Formats: sequence, structure tokens, C-alpha cells
Amino acid sequence: MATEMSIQAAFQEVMAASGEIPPKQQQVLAASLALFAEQGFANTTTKQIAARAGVAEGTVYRRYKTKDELLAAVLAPFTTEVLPKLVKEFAAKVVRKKYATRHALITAVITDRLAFLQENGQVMRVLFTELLVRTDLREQFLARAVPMIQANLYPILDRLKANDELPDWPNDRIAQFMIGTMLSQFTRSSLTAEPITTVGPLMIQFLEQGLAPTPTA
Amino acid sequence: MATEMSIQAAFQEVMAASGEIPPKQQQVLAASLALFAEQGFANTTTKQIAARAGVAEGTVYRRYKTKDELLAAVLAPFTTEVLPKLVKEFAAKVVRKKYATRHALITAVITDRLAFLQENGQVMRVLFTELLVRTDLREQFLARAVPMIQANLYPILDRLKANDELPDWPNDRIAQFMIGTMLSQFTRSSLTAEPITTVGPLMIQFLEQGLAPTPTA
DNA sequence: CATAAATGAGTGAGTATCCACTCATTATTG
DNA sequence: CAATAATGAGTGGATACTCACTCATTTATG
Repeated sequence: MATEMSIQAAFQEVMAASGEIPPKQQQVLAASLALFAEQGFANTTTKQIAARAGVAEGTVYRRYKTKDELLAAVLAPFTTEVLPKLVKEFAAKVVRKKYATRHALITAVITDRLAFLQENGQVMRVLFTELLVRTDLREQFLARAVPMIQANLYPILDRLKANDELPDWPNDRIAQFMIGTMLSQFTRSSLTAEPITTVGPLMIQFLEQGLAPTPTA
Repeated sequence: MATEMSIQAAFQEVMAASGEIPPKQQQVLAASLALFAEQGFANTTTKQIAARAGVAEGTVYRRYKTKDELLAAVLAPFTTEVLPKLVKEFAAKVVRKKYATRHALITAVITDRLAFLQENGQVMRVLFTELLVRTDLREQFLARAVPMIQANLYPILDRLKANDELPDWPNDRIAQFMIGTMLSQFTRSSLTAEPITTVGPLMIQFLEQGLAPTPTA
């Protein structure tokens, strides 16, 4: 399952970091993630989690004392491990290859990040849904994600602007257009279960044109 | 409150349609909508609804026999009354004014629909959140919304394509880019509580460029 | 090496709480 | 006074969470 790859990896890291996590606890985490993604957090019972994990209900509470802690445990590796790593890897790659053109940047962003979205579809969905409803989680997430994007993406945008490869719009708007376009496609794909890859080329073209610098420079 | 205008209007229609709805029932509907938007459906209790509506808990169940019916009652007018009317009004306006250019169309869409999104922010949010989690609701909604868009927006797109004002992309992709761009801005605005109007001009420019026809025609 | 002690993951029946929903009773309206 | 609306205490079922106990594995001891 390509779907679980990245998160599996994240769980591995957490395991390695904080000693051993026994296999049943991993099953609990995996079952929680799957059920939260399918039904939403609030509609999932600890009984269901135990059943899908093939575990007694008490086991669910062994390591994580509340259902909310379970949600945090499922989401945390994503924001603290996966997301930073992938943003930085991406930035490093872009910088290394010295993408000079808008086309190169956007192509890289789209292909790379679409794959990322698809691989982490489950967590993305849980995160997204809960962010809409939980004020605290939202603030916490934004406090992490926004600076990360500012530090890694904005310099690249500035460079391209200087080279007249991007219009002189605020960085957050440019980022918004890029991220928004991708997320809207991701949402649609994940709801209709259609493969997201087919949309790639058109998105690239759309973004490339949309983010063309205005001649009034 | 500009926020409640359109929905208030929709509730009015439903009232007129199916006899009288006593004022306390309207308070119940309004309270439900507000709480669902703030906390999500699953995290809202009927006790909370009664409290906010200034009503006894039994009153909540007077007209709507289950909590799910209450959700349906809050959402239904949106999809069956507000949305169709606004789509058709929009299409009629566009056709009447005979927008020949991409710029005119997009400007009209953005200004019009952004105002619409903002006015119906609460319902939009509830609908959006629940669509992510409830399969049945999703199918039901798509079965209504998709044909509506196809019938009203696609012909306009086709005409513009014929006039070389739009690229020869599938209509659903073009619609996706437009709707996605707006929704992403709406989501951001509604989460950060920043006014959405400030983004309008940039969105228009971005979409206009992004949807420019490719010279390879 | 054999035995005892300690550890801690796992269990599942049990509990306190919460919540959607009911209904007998009371207030309101025409 | 009839009919409808509103009330709020009450109910059953579900759900998050607990706890006394088991048992396999690891560690200490003579």
C-alpha cells in the first residue's frame, strides 16, 4: 500500500526516538488513523479502534490516556517529522537544481507535492477535517507550518520575482494560489477516488500561466 | 448581520412553502446552524442547541424528530433553494450581459460568488465539513450540484472557448480551477477571520492569466 | 545454573457520564 | 374550550475511561 508508506516511516521514527513501541500499539495507531480518516474523529469509538486493531479496549488506553491523545499521536509525527522533512527536502532540491524558471519550479512543486499528498492521503484528510473544527489544533498547526513555508518557499519566490519569473504579488498570495490549486485537486480526487496524477499537466499549465509576471513591470 | 441574510431568506421561503414555522423553531434552526458551524455537527449537543435558542430541549424535537433531521433542515434549503437560485441568477446575468471576454466572466464570477460565499459562510462551513465525512450526504449533494453547474456554467464556457477566450480544456477542469481558487481563499479567510474582499483583485488576475487560451490553437 | 522477584504489556468486565430522544404536564393561542 | 406549542425531568443506550488481574519476559539472587 503506497498510502501508508510515509506515515509508516514516521511511526518508525517515533518508535526509534522514544524507545520501543510494541506492535499492538502500532496496530492501535494504524487502526485509529484509518478509522479517523474514514469516519472522522468524533464518529469513531474506541471500541471500533480496538476491534480493527485486534486488541482489547484496555490496550487502546495503555499508552495514550485519552482519545484526544490518540488523535495527537496520529497527527504529531506528520507535522513534526514528515512535513518539515519534505518541505526542506523539496527546498534543498529546488536550490540544488537552481530552478531559474517558473515552469521548472511549478513542475517540481506539482509532481513532488502531489505524490506527497497522495501518499499521505489518510493523515491529510484527518488533519484537514479536524483543523476546520478544532481551534487549538489549528493554531498549533499554523504556528508550525507557516514559518516553515516562509523560511523555505519565500526565498525561492523572491529570487524568481527578481528574475521576472513571477509577478510582484505578496508571497503569501502566491503560495496560496499554488497550495490552494493543489489542495482543491487533492480534495476532489480523494472524494471521488479518481487518481490525482491525471490532472498534473493541466495544473502545471494553469499555474504557470496564472503566475506569469504582469508586463506592467 | 450580513452573515445570516441569505440563509434567513432561505428559511423564509421554506416557511412560506410548508406553512407556518413558529418563531421558536426558527431560533432552533439558527442556533443549530451557528453551533454546527462553530463546533461541527458531531460535537454539538441538543442541550447546547436548546440553550442557545433559549428554548427547552423538548422543543428542539417538536418539528425535527432526530438530530440528523435538524442537520438536513439546516442544509437542505441551501442546496435546494439558495444554490440553484444563485447559480441560475448568475447564469442569467452573465447571459443577459453577454460577457464575451474571459475577464468579464471571471470578474463577475469572483465578485458575485465571493460575496455569496461570505454571506453564507456558516452553512458553507457546515456543508463542507460534513461532506468530508458523510458519504451519503456527499453523493446526494453532488447529484444535485454537478448537473446544475453543468447546465448553467458549461454552455458559457463553451461559448468562450469558441471565441478563443478560454483554452480547450475539459469544462470540469476549468470549473475546478475557478471553484478551487475561490474555495481555498474562502477557507483561509474563514479560518483566519480576515476579510475575503481584499483578495478579490489578485484572484481575478490570477485566474484570468491561468485560464488564458494557449497560443497552440 | 536454577529459582525467585520484578516488570509491564495486555485484558475485559465494570463504571460514571453523557447524550439523543420521550412524554406527561403546563402554557398559549384563536 | 379546543388545539397546538412548549416544557423539562426522565430514560435507555452508548461511550470514554478504569482497574484488578494475567502472564510472558527480563532481571536479580544464592
